[in-house]
Parts: sequence; C-alpha cells; structure tokens
Amino acid sequence: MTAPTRRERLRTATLSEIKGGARRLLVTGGIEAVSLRAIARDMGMTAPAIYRYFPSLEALVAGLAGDLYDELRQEVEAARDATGPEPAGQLLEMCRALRRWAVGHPAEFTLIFGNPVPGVIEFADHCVDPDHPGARLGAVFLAPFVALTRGHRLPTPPVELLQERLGGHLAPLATNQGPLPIDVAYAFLSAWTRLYGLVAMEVFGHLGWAVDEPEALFETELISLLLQLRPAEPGDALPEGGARH
Amino acid sequence: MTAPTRRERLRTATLSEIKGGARRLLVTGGIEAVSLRAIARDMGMTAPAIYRYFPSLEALVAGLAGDLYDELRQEVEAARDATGPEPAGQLLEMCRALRRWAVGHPAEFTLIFGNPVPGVIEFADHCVDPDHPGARLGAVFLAPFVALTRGHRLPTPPVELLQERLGGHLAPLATNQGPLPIDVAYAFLSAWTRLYGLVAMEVFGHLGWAVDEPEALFETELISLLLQLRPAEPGDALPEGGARH
DNA sequence: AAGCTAAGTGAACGGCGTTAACTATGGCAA
DNA sequence: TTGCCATAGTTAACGCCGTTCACTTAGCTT
Repeated sequence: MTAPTRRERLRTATLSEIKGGARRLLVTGGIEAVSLRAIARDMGMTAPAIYRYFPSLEALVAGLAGDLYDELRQEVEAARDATGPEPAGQLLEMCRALRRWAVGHPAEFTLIFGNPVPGVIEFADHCVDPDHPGARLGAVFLAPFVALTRGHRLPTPPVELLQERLGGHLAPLATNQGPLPIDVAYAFLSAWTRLYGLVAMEVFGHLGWAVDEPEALFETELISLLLQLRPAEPGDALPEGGARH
Repeated sequence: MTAPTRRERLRTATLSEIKGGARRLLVTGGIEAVSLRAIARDMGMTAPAIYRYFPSLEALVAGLAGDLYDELRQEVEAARDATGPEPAGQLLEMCRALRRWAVGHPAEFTLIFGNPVPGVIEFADHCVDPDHPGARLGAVFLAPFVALTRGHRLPTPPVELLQERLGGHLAPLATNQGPLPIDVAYAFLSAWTRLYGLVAMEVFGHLGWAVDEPEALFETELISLLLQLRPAEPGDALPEGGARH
C-alpha cells in the first residue's frame, strides 16, 4: 500500500465533493433537486465530467443512499454504546436515535426508507445480501432485541399459529441474521414495522390529522412496545398486554 | 340545472381522459413517467392544451391523488359492507382490503402514502381539514375500531401515563373525528401506524431481507393485533383468521 | 349574423440526462 | 529527458421536460 499519487488524491477529493454537493442539494431541495448539472455547477464544473465518477445519476443517488444507510447505522450504534448494558435501555435509545436522525434528516430518510427512487430500487431488490446496509441496520437492532427477549414468553400469537402461518417464509431473515426462534423472529419484525410505521408517517407528514406533536406519540408507543416485550412481572402496568398468551 | 351543453360534455370528457392518461402513465412507469407531454401525446394533443384543465402538472397530480384516496376509501367501505356486523370481522376485512389495494396498485399507494411528491405536499400539510380524504379514510377505520373496543380495557400503558404524555397533543384528532377516550385514541393511532408500517414496507420493497411472502407476515400481524384489541376470553381463537382464501 | 369565450396549436425559453468528439495534463517507461 | 497514454476535463448536440405567449379555431350567446 504505497502513498497515493497526486491524481488519486484529486480523484477522491472530487468524488467526495460530488457526493457532498449531491447531499446538499438533497437536503435543501429534496431528491428532485439532485441533478448532475446542479452538482457540477456548484463545483464550477460541467455535468459530463461527473460521468468520470459515476455511470449515471441513478448510480450517484444509489451511492449516496448507501452512505446514508451507514451514517444512520453508526448513529444508532453510537446511541447504543452511550447507554448501559441493559438491552431494554439500549433498544430505547437506539429507537430514539433512529427517529432523531429521521426527523433531523427528512430528505435523507425519505431517500432510503421511502418510495424506491429509480436508483435505489436495485438496493431494495437485492436485499437478501447480508452485507446490504439495510440488513446491517436491522442486525444492529436484532442483537439487543434477542438479548431482551431471551428466555421468556413473548406477547405473540401461539407458536403453533406462527409456525403454520409464517414458518415457511422467514428464509431471507434466517439467511441474513442466522436462525431464530419463530416467536422472536415474528416479534422482531412486528416491532420493526411498528417503528418504521411511526417514524415514516411522521416524516412523510401523514400524522398531521391526528397529533400535533408526533414525538409524544412516538415516546408513548415506544414505552408500550418495551413494556410488552418485557417479561410480565407482578404489578406490571401491562398485565393483559404482555401476558395475553 | 339544465342539460349540459356540448362544450361542457366535451370538457368533462377531455378532463377524465387526461386523468385516465395520467393514471395509466403512473401505473406503467411510476410517478416520474407522468408528464404533460406524455399525457397529451397519448391523447393526440399538445401539452399546453392541458393548461386549460389544470394550472400545472403538480395540480394535476394532486387531483389524481385525491381521486385515489377516494377510490381506496370506497374499496375499504365495500369490504366493510360485504362483511357481517361484528366490528372485529369488519376491521379484519377492511385491513385486508387496504393491503390488497396497496399491493395491487403500488404506484397509486406510493403516490398518496409515500414521500410527499411536490403536488401532494399541501395535501399532507392541510390534513387538519376533516374533509381531507386522508382523514375520511381514517374515519372509516375509526368507527368499527371504537365499536370493537367499547367497554373494555385496552392493552395500552396506564391511562394516567397516556394523559401525561399524549393528553395535550391529540387536538387534531379530536377536531377531525370528535372527542375520544384517550386510551381508544392512542390504541387507534398505534394500530393505524402498525398497519401503515406493514403495508408501506411491503409495497416499498423494504421487507425483502426478512420474508419472502409479506402476506404471511401481514396476516399474522393482523391476527395478533385483533387478538390484542379484543377482551380476553378463555379459549379465544379468532375464528375468521382461518377462513382465508 | 356578430361577437365573445373557451379550446387547442406552434414556437420558444430554460432546464434536464446523456453521448460524442475533442483537449490538456499527470504519471510512467524507454 | 522525452514520448506516450490513460485520465479528467471541455464544448456541442440530441431529445426529453414544464411552462409561457401569441395565434387560430370552434362553440355559444345575444
């Protein structure tokens, strides 16, 4: 690994300048403001020059999406590492970090978690790859989730029903994250879609008809979710929710 | 109210032809395929003529979104009316109708429930209007939900906690749908975001890393949700769940 | 029949992604 | 050191796009 030559340094600098410009346009004007010509204009370049770095605008956007996935994952990991070892507290802070990032970076969240934009479609399609940034983000949440729910009954429908309905369709999850007890797998997916639904509805502006402070709903739902996942204890505030089955 | 003149007939015919063309383009090529020039080309017209019917492409898309909201609501209402009077069965079939429409019309679902597209943004912003199609869709689900949960304890955090966290922030919901007990309001929003999260993740392709048959997860989650909302009875088994096609 | 209004046309402006042909330059080998 | 070549950049062009403007045509009204 020798020292990078001058051309290599210039190339990586230009590449990150392109990505930075794309990000800035994404933040200020949404995905439809990201154009090769605008990026090049901001850099004092011409649009065709960008084709030396990306084969198309779609590819550029896809690369940006990958970076954003990693950024979000690192944010979530940082929140986890800044918390004590109890998985419940870790999950709480990780979920909060996810929402905080989403609300603070709505355009970025929209790009990676909203409608598949043309360049990001292949992303979603080839998600069965365990190295996919989406799967890696899921894995970060899965670890403390498994730790939290280990060894006690989860508030799911009966395991026989889960087996019958869901048993044959969890192959992608097993491929990505290793084998899991079916009730843990189901409870995780249920929690993940709940988290996604809450955050996505807030960021996409679909909660305005119901609440004027989405964070309050988020915090309430988070408490409810974690209470349901905890083993029922005598005097638990949620006896019927947690121990129905 | 006299008979429509010839020009009026032509105008409404052209208007619906424009909308139909826009819908067809949306379905075949996604929202970015909807262009004034393409619509006009398909109609044997020129693009500026459309400005006699819509002030801009954004307005045309917003009108299309409104129509789609109504179409989805009618689909859900039809599913409700084709089911018996028990609110649990009605809710089950309404949720299934929602998912069926979303999966069968992914581009349309994406337009009204995904990233706010420029023309649809004002839609989301002015959602506090009870006549807003989104609020009306919510109301359709709210009625059987209230009936289902009336008179028994819901699996929510304690009401005092709900009051403290959420009490001051439900004004838009009350404005749109009338006053509700806070545990009912919270449980409804929780269920609504769960439903949205599930369907949106499936339609947007964000579940590929986890399941190979999203419908199985949907059905399981639906059963779990309805079981949690019902008063616990000995030997409860949610019979409708098994009577699926 | 005259005149007004609504519907539609064609040309044009500026913006977009992308391609092709061309120029200048950094790095390497003879 | 000189000569070469791959690389990074340029300009020009094509065909899309939304939108505006001036103009024509056809329908309706009086």
